[in-house]
Amino acid sequence: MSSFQTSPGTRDILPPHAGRWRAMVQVFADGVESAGYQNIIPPMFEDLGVFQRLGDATDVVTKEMYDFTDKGGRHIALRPEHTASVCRAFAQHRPTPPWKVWYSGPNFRYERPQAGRYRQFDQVGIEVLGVDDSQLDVEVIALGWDFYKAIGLRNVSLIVNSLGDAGDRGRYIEALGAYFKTHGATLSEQALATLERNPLRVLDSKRPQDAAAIAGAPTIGAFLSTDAAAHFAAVCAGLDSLGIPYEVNERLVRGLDYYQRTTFEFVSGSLDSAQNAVGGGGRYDGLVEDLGGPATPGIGFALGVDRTLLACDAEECFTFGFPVLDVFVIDTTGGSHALSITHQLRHNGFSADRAFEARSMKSQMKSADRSGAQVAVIIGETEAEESTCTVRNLSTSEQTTIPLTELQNHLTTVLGPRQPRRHTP
RNA sequence: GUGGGCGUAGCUCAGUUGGUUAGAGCGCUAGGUUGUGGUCCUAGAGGCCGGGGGUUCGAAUCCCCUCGUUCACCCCA
Repeated sequence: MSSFQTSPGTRDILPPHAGRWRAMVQVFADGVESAGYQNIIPPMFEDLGVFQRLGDATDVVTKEMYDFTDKGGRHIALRPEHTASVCRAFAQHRPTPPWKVWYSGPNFRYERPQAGRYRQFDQVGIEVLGVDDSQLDVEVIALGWDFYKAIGLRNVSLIVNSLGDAGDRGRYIEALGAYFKTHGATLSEQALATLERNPLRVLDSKRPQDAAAIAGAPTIGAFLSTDAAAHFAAVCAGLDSLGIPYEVNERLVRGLDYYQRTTFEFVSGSLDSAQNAVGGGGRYDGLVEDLGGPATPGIGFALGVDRTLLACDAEECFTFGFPVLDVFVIDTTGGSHALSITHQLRHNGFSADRAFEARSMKSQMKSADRSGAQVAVIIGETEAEESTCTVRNLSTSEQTTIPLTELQNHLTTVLGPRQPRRHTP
């Protein structure tokens, strides 16, 4: 047992898992960049105030913020999500709308760790600022949907809802509060406490005790303004036209208070745990203004990388092979030949590795086997004296001895051509 | 923040009503094979039995505290 280990809710992503992780982010990046989104890398911490705009009735703000005072006396918080930072960046730099960006990186929330829930967790996501068109809502949802398809997940369902405009939302919350106050007798203590802070959130309760009261609660649909209802209908029609299956759930409220109009969530049916939402998002038309920018509509989503990988484990998809190495160089004469040959091979575009510490032939062969290399290049006493090398195919065990000067050509024949490595893009 | 489960080798786990020097499999290293991997055989390395305190002649084992971990509530990705 070592003296130090990772802090609660954090972990090391070790190889080979980290390679799979990076591959998943790459699939996401390829998908959204082909739709015109460009990468943004906001800082991992900001002034606490940036995140307080997420709503003071959200737990993310009131009890999960990873905040501290820095040496300059600033009240700083590690970001709990990316959306607020992206909106702050928009308000600060005023890029020309529409601004379509994507991101990937860690977020921090001080919570008790649980299945699929960490204090440092990674998300990938997109945000679009400056466009009010319902067709954009469809595009955004479709890009999330396509990502899950691209990595091979089959058991993901899409849930959509509309929370209406700010006014609709306010009237609905009022009606909801009034309803729960008259039906409060059956509600749990926790739900009653939630009711005080934000009646919407009561709909999220998973306690069986609350189910009856929630089932009878008024739904948002009747409170939508004509505009909001038309917007939502257009979004649903757009999804239909693209053949993306979805389910309208008027109980879907989501946790951040800034959402208006379209909201959606991707739920994995393959995750047994309580945390089965692998992604979610929606419109947040007032957020940029709250952060001191011009009134700007916005929409986006964030997908949990950790949870998505858990879902992939459950569905046995997006597995990965060992990284394949072209050549493993074995040198039983002390290692200097391995040093120069691997150097040369790498410069010519072959991937190559070797063993160190002058191990035995047998030991080096084992390392070659474990490395996944396709061929072993062997330099023993005989080869060293004759300036030759033995090339062994590690899957067929066939081997031939050739002059060292022929090595590049031989490998090109056996493995195919490689591009010499360049140092500039 | 609240509640339940679990902490023994790098990993997965045995360890009887408390009883001598704490085990297995996998992995790792070396040898069997004086230049050749994936199978097989042999050997070796590797443990403050999470930490602290207590009960006892004696604790991995029983009790208390603590830390970690895990699941759930809460909430969320």
